[in-house]
Amino acid sequence: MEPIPSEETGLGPEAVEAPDGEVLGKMIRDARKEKGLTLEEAARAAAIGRSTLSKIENNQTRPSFEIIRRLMQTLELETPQLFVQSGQSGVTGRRDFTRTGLGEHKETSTYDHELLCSELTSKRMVPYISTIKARDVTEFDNWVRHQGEEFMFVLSGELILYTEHYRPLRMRAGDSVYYDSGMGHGCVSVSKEDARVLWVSLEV
Amino acid sequence: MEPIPSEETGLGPEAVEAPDGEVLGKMIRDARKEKGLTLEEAARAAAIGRSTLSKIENNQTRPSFEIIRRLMQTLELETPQLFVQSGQSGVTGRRDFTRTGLGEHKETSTYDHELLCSELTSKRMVPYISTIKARDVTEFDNWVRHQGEEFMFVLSGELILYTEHYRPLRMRAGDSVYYDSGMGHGCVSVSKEDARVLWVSLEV
DNA sequence: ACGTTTCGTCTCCTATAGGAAACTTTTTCC
DNA sequence: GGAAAAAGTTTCCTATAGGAGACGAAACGT
Repeated sequence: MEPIPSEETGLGPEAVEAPDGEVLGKMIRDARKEKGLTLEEAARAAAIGRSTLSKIENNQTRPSFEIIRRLMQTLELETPQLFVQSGQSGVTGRRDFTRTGLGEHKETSTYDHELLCSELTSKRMVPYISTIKARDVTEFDNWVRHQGEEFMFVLSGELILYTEHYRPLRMRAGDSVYYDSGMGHGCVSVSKEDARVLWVSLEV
Repeated sequence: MEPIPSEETGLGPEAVEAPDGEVLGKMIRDARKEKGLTLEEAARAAAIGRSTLSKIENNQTRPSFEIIRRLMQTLELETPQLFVQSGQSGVTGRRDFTRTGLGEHKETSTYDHELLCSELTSKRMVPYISTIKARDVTEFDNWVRHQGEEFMFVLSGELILYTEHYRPLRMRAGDSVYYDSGMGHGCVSVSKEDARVLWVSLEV
């Protein structure tokens, strides 16, 4: 635990991005150990050579994306886990007392995510606010899915939450849902304005 | 818990996983176009060769993870966008899909808690809204403390969050904090009105 | 139409990723 | 403790990733 340098900021910048070689290697090794696999077993499962895996874990190579992809599948390391990592600033210690507004901001065509904390490695939950852009489309073709649980709270606007196993749910400011995020889900704003949603996500 | 009758979606199952080369290339090209960048510009920004980028987009190579990583940053293609892609089904899992408003209500002299889900056994996180009553007292003597992590988001009002290891933090609507709830903590409303706070708590 | 520029592809070469197997280290079991 | 087995590392070689620049193809202006 570490004191807040200043009420304002004090917390270094940090991005949600893919890890560099060193971090990547550690993560993969950890994930493999976690599953109790040997190099041999893991490599075989991922259809790669065990020497390759060794090198990756020890950061002695610059693996191809494809190789990493296979490892991710094998080790069930998925997106958030693998990619939600502090990028720069050797932020070592845990800093579990962070204030909002420092988070990364990233945008897709439909969503606009703002992370509500500055460092994720020491945290088990991931809080963020999404702005769901108002669209005409009510079409839906791209489920979001990630192992774990998720809590969602509508801050403003009005939207429809589509899920794989339940009927669409219309939600307004103040409404909330809790669901298994392994189930496909996704939102569409149905008001003129964009909808703002607070999510807290928990990896399995 | 209100199990909502499932409805046929007709949409294929899909998992969160890294895209294969072909999809990857398309995504990258789309992202680049989206930003209105030429190969030259994008490649330079990502510090890679433009021929390399061309090959990646056309799936004529098996790029290294590092290269993809740089492109992700440059094109602001991050996790969700890049990795949410079709794959196999992850059928399993609980279907805890509950809507708010069913929760219980409990009141103390300072707080007034409303649980945001109706059933807790199948959930690892506990979401609830607290109304923190406006008081004159700014004094603080008994910390709240419970093993785990906690996320807090101020919905309205203004308050001061006292913690054992950090200096008091003044918070307004829209502010949030994430902290180790094993550390003593507690809130005091400092506005005339009551403050409303959304908490998501995770037991260890 | 013709040069000129600008964007994307292709060619070529070098550095290196990835795998097989040799080698080393660690663990297990007498 | 020592032999055998298992886990991990390093070596070595080949296929190829990645970049520089050549080439091609549109999109300008004159």
